[in-house]
Amino acid sequence: MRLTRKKNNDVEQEKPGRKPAISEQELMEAAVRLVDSKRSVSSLSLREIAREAGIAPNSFYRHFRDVDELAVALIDRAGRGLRGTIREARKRLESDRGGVRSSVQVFMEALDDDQKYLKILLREISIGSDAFRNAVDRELNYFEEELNDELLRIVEASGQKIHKPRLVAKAITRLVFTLGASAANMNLQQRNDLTEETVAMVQMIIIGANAMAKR
Amino acid sequence: MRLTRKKNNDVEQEKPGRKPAISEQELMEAAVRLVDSKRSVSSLSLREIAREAGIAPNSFYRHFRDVDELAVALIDRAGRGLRGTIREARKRLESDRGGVRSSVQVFMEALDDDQKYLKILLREISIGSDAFRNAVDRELNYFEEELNDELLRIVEASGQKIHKPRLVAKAITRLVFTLGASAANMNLQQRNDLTEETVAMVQMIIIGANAMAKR
DNA sequence: GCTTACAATATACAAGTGTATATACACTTG
DNA sequence: CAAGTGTATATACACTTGTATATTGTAAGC
Repeated sequence: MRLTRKKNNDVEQEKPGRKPAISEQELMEAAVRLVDSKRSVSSLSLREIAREAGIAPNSFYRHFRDVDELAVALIDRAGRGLRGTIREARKRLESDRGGVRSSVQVFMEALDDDQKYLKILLREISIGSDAFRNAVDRELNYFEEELNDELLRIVEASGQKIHKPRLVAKAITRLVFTLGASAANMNLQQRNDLTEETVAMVQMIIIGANAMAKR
Repeated sequence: MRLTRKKNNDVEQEKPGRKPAISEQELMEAAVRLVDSKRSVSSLSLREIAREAGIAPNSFYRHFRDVDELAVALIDRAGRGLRGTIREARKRLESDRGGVRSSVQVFMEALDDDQKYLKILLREISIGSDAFRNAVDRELNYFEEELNDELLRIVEASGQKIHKPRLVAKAITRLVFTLGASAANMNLQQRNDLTEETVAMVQMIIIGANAMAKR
């Protein structure tokens, strides 16, 4: 493959040959335009993207080897935007009171950013049809409810207190499922490590909720 | 559409017509066989599944309207298995010492279950090409590191302590991204609610990590 | 045993896909 | 200006896809 990615040196070597009619940037933007709530980047076809960008299908190859490579470039791009978001969130964290809240807000607001790269990055995490997503959600909720019941039971039995058990259940559920998803392709050693990490995280949440109840 | 889903009444009405050569069960199993680390259920084509199951493409319609409907059925099926897992995890949770650990273990071990439905459910949460997943992972790690630095800075400045800051950063990162992903399609009100929830969860983790450091 | 009802198949089609090949174009360099 | 070079396009091919239509096969009911 021969990517002709733009380097950031101002001195541009003048080369023979026709000037590119389109940049990688523009191709990526064309792809972004095609991504909506139903479609993921990786479900786009090379031809679709070329059509949207107004170039011939084969011209696509001048810029990316295939759609996956474009998708990766999109994520990199999203990352660049994300870094700005992080910087802002860090600033907010310093100003201590309500730091967490306004940091989280920065993140959520970034979803509406003009160039919706972050939104795309996140969408790739949970795609599929509506019906499909709903089915998954249903299972998560079921898990959450069970966990909530159990937390209440334990708390009552032990005479302890717990802050917002519903939220505790939700946090643990999301965490366990996300980490579980990444465990799917791991070997035994890695998975054991991850299990230990998960356990520690869950304990943090529970102990935290406990501490908050005592205030 | 006319699904002929099996109902669980033992009295089966004898009907005229040829006996089904294949069940929904078998079709689902064929789909499962085709799902590997690279492919998601919803990326399978109707013809592929029919081929794998050894039936004519059109026969697929006798069982499901389309691939998405089969995918949903798969998730439902995964949910049934998951309930068994939850029941087991709840039992472990009761036996107090090490309850969290062995509950999490139950969950992780369910990934290797013979019928790998849970694995499929989780895989749908994070699909895409290898390169793509790596790109997303890179961004998550970057976020995590930044957060870690910030935590250390704050802790040092305030003279407090914190338990396993690295893990705290990881937990918060995964949580914020997962919840952020689900925020992508929400209206303002819903998103504000979610933001509040996220803030509370993050605080639980931080306070928990703080409490654990004081022991 | 004939009709009826349903399941499964075969054939076919239009639409879309990725990409190989060949050719036209625009630009620099000698 | 001619040669050379990188870019873009047009055409074409083999393939896959979802599904419409028509046909065949099989079991039950009268």
